[in-house]
Amino acid sequence: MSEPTELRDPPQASRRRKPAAKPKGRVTMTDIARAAGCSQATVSFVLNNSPGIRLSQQTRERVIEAARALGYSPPVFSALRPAITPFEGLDGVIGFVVDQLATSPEAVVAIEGARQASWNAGNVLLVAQTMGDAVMEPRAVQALTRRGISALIYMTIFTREIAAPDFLYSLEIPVILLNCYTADYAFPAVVPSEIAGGQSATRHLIGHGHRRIATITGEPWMQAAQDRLKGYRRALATADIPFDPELVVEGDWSASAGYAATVKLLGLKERPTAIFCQNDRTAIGCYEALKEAGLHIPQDISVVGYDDEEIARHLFPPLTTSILPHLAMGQWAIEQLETPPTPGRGRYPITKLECPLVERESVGAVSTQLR
Amino acid sequence: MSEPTELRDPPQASRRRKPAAKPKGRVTMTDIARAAGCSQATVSFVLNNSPGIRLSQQTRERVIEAARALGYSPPVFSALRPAITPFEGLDGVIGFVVDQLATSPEAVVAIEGARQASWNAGNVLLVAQTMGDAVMEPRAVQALTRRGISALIYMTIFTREIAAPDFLYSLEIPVILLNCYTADYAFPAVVPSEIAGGQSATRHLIGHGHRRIATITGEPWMQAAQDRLKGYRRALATADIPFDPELVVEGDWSASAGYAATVKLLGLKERPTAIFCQNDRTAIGCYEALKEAGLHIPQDISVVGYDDEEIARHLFPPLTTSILPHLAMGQWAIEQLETPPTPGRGRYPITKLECPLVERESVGAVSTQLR
DNA sequence: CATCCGTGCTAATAGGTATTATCACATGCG
DNA sequence: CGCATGTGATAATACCTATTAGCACGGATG
Repeated sequence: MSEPTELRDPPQASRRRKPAAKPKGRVTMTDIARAAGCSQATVSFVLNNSPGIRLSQQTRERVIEAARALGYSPPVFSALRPAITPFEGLDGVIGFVVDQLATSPEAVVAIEGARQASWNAGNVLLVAQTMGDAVMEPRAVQALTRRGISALIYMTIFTREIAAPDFLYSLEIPVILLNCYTADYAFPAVVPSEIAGGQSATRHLIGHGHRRIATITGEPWMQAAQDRLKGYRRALATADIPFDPELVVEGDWSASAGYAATVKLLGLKERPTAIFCQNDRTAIGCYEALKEAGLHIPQDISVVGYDDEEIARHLFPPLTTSILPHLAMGQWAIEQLETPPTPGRGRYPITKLECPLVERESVGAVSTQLR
Repeated sequence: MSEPTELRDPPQASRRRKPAAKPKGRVTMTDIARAAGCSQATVSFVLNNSPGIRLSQQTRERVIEAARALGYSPPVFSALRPAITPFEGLDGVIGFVVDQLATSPEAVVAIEGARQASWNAGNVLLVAQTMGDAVMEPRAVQALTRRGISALIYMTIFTREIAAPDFLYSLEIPVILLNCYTADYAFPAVVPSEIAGGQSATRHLIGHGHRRIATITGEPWMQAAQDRLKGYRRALATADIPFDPELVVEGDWSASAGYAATVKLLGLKERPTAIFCQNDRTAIGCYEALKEAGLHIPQDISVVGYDDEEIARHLFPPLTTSILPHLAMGQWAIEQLETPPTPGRGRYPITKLECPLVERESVGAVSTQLR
């Protein structure tokens, strides 16, 4: 039994195991054990909650403490694997993290876009919610990254600039931002072109002969509200129509605010001939107020909305509105992954996708009215 | 250098490596190597696509072939971990698989319910879609199970009996069926109580004095349509109202079918005083036809819907309808995971959750009409 | 006082994967 | 022919984690 050892001796001469400290990247159970002053086995027991093992609460806590402090994570072998391995069933999994899923349909639409785009390549999409919770968000992301995903799409339900959580920067996979962006342009990002959307909605009204066009805004601190208003002003300026502050009423995206704002607008000595409601809910309230005032849409007054919510097509008359391009945004995000294999993480411009106007029957020519 | 060896000798005496065949459950790289006629190292190189390693295409293929044949999957340490570990970031991850996410809001609502219930325990929900695709479904499920989830919720968008995919049976984690069930009752399952829902909707109309109550069904092959109709008949029977086949018109869940069916009902020599539309879309068409006929809701005729879609509250008048309990179903599913730790996979009864009626303004007393 | 446990942990080891240092073997070259 | 050289694998080993078999020790017991 001793001869075989000899056989391997010459190669062993060149071996130099563990030259000194081993500042390896990963934190191992042994590290935790050292920090907690116990054995690796104990660490294993604690972290796995192994049944039938009795440990003092004290020790458990010390281990967990140390594990947290050192940032232990269990080994995952596939973390860095490319999206498509030659191995069926190990295909790429793309993580999709969103703050809220249920509050509005946009998230689902974006996911659907991403799914469609992923489908061809055989990639699977895993969706996690963070609820904007500072505790749960890292957990949700870790639940994905630890399990080995090949890319991460990070979406917010409201369009806005975000301070990207630190962990986004330390991921070693491509990250795409959807409906949000960071100030440092560190990630590819895509958002709706709200300015262009507000502009084309307004231009649509101008094209129908309207000159006195009111708008009911959303909550002014929201990016979308600011941009849609900006687009409104831009369209007016382009058509050489002077901006009249009286025609801008602040709403809060709600139907009741839309109602109130419309009542206010109708009280003006010179009434608008068209109202650009900056979202569809506002338009619902607006419809209500107009009907109460005995005005007919679109004969007496025209209305456009924004967002193309399900209800827009069921209003009477069906509402002309702008489609949020979340489907396209989801597709775009996946396409980004397919084209360049993460080109040295430089600065990425923010991509904006158009909000196409869908014409229904709430806009009429101004001809029938006094011009 | 030789003394230390001595130090370890006594324990070594007790070593008996690989006593014989080791039919362990998992397929290891060594198994693949044996099958492919190469070394474990080569297998590792191939499966990891290690850069800087040159291997013949032939060998690569042989390895992949063998790996597929044996059903290799990379090691995952957390696969059997309990839902709640003491370790932040290692918390339980619950998989939620649904065939379709975007087509209707129910899936999102159920996910929301599951999320709420998971949240307290700090569990993360990962959602995957299958699109009912026989190829993608296993992949989607594997994307979850391979990565170590502590439970799986399997949902279908339509309530129905399913032939559970084989892989559901071979999972070693709890599986809950949501909005579907298997004939063998192998998994805990929860569905809406559509019969009770149809019954209480009808009873609601009866309670308002209606005796001549029509119903417009959904597509008759769907379980939900059959059950809602069953509930309708049961309510009539309970109130000793004879069932009149003339008052049952087949629809297909669509508004246009609702419109056509209503027209047909209005053509009856003895008109119904109330219509139970078996979903809200049908009710939309129904409203349309009634208004065209000059009838007022609820003065002249009452209408109830089903599903409580968003639009129901925006109709005029707002529609009385039944709420699908998907939120509760999602919560229920999670609660099942928390209570019994998989009690020996026996036969589970199908749990049915109530569809509560939400009363709005589309139902009136029959008093004003000829009785 | 010796014994006998339960308790709380650890040593040792089994069983996996990743990686490094070679190695056998054609193949071309002088 | 003798030798470098590139190619396609492998052996041996480094490093992980999980698990089994005890070990030390304090307190109850006889």
